[in-house]
Amino acid sequence: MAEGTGEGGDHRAARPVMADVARLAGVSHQTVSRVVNEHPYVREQTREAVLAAMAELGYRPNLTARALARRQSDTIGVIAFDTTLHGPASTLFSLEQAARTAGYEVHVVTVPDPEPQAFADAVERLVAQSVCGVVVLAPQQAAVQVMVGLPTDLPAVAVEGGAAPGVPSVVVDQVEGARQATRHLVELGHREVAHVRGPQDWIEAEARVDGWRRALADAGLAVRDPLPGDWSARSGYAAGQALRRDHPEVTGVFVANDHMALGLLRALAEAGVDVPGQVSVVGFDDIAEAEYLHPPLTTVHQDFAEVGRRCVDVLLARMAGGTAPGPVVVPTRLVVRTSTGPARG
Amino acid sequence: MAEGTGEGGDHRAARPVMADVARLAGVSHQTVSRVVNEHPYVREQTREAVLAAMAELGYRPNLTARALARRQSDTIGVIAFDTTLHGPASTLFSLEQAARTAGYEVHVVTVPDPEPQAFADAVERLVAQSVCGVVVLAPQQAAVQVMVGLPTDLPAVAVEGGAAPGVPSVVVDQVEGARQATRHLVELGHREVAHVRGPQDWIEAEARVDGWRRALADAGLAVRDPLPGDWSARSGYAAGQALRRDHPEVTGVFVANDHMALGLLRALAEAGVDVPGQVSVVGFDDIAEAEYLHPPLTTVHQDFAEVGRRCVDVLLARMAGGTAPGPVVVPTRLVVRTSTGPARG
DNA sequence: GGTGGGGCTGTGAACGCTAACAGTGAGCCG
DNA sequence: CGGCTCACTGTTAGCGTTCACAGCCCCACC
Repeated sequence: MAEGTGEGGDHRAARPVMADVARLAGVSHQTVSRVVNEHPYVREQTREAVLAAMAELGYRPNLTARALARRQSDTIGVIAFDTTLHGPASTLFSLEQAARTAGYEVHVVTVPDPEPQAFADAVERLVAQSVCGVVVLAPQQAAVQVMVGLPTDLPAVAVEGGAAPGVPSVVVDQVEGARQATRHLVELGHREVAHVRGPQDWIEAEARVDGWRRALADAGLAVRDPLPGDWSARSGYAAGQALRRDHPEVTGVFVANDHMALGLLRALAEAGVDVPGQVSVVGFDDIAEAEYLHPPLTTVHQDFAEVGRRCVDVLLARMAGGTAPGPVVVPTRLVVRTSTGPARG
Repeated sequence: MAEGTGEGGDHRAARPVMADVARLAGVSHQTVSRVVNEHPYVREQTREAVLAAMAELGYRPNLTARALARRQSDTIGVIAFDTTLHGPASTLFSLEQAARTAGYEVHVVTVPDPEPQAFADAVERLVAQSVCGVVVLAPQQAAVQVMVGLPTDLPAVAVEGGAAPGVPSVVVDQVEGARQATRHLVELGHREVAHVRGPQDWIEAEARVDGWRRALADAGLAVRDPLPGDWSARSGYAAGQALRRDHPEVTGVFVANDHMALGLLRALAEAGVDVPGQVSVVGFDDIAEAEYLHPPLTTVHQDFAEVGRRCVDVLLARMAGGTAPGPVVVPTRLVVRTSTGPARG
């Protein structure tokens, strides 16, 4: 009876649903569901009939209906701040790929201002979408408060930010990276090593300051106040000018990211300062352009692709009921190019 | 019979649903729905009672259920290629903000390889999510084929790519931008103007080649073969070396993006070529760092934020049933800095 | 040859919402 | 004063899945 009825209209532009497949295969919709979800207890012969029917109709399950019935979608929510920045953009990119490979969709919500309220709204929106987990890709202090306020039954993972109690995290080892960079300068003989830091409420900026301080302390060197910066080349340029004007004794600079280093390099060049002859410069990030700056920039490489992948790993483990392991730490790697050289004297 | 049963447990950690609000407010769930959706024909007094009940329970509508009932979610799907690149990242960022302001969520699917099949899969996944519209943010030729194969009832808009028949598009005026850049060089007296192009199958790369050609033709100058590039600083560096080696007569170079220009600048510096003294260089994109390159780069500014916003505008108009207007063209703006100067002679 | 238990399948009822339709009063007109 | 409209509200039936619960059949077992 399946042949003539039902589709009588002949104008089937609409997507076929489970019931259509069931009718064609001569089984119940539930059996189709079982085949789709790879439940055991489906006879091989039946399975093939259903598969054939699905193929013939071009059936694709309606994920919305599935999400409603399951009360959960196979979607990972991501709360991010500025996805234009190198780190977040790269992380997000690899995270999305890893998530898809694991069978999940990714839903990104960007937060224009790093205010707790804005983050809370973002969480609400993701929850309303029935996401099965959340990745908070917001590197500010403000984001940490949100993590603790997260629904406890919602698996979450913090990235590139501070770890909230009970929330697993994936981070690049900022402190160690900053130490590597600073130690490199110290080992080249630099005694006056300045730092151009990132914005105040960024956790990573703080960690890099910390690593720089520790490396100097380890070497018994004086720690000066870091110069302010906001990640932009412009602020690095300003820092470079300030450095020449106010701290001519400095021969080594650890800059908290490559873009600022780029600006600083420019300011030094304008001031007629030779790099690395008079001043050595180390950056952080290892952006693709670092190798082609003037001079090629010594910097600390961050493996954002790895961060994105580990994120998904951790979240999936959490969703499977695993307890939060200690923070997953992705190591950094110092890439020595020619913006650093031995201190004169 | 509804009062005693059901919630007896007292342990309501679960999210309240429409029926809970209805019960508390003493109305039917449908009235709650009307209030949520701002239908007319709800008495002000009733409205307030419902609103109060919603606030008390902390009710938030389940978007999945809504999507299922409406057979459409308030979600815009975005198919993108490499969201790490400056253009796509910036566009995506502003697009997301604009979409949220308009009450829409954004669902991004990145496509690792620019193959038609991969694009088609991405479309399938978005359709399975019942997205209400699709933005194709893929600048390759391969993406165009996908546009034509899109379900006709699914509003779509192409960005930064080629326009498929019937699909509205938002584009930056690449040809005009390239002309501005090239004309600028010509007006400075350069007669031998080279071009470092972007990858072969990128529509924008082709358009920039085109603009460069036209400007040269307009000026009655010879058109040489463009040098190959892949957007990366590395390829720009290689192009710079090739230029010195094979085309020493060239005094003006229009490079298809700023990152390649950065590499090219580096190659010229290494070869002892003064910019702009001996060679003038113009880039494209106006990345934040352009102003701080060595020397500050003359380039063509693209307003990606505007592109993202217009995208949402066009898609919303399309969803409202509007016909596709001609392509929305966002103008470029030449930003003259110091990497360009008068030709000697 | 009843009985029990797997393998396999079907039936209803959710999931939380919207759409369509059917009321219900009040006000107005002829 | 019957009937009409208009403002407002409730009832019912989906949307396309999954879940819980039966069933059925067949084979092994006593």
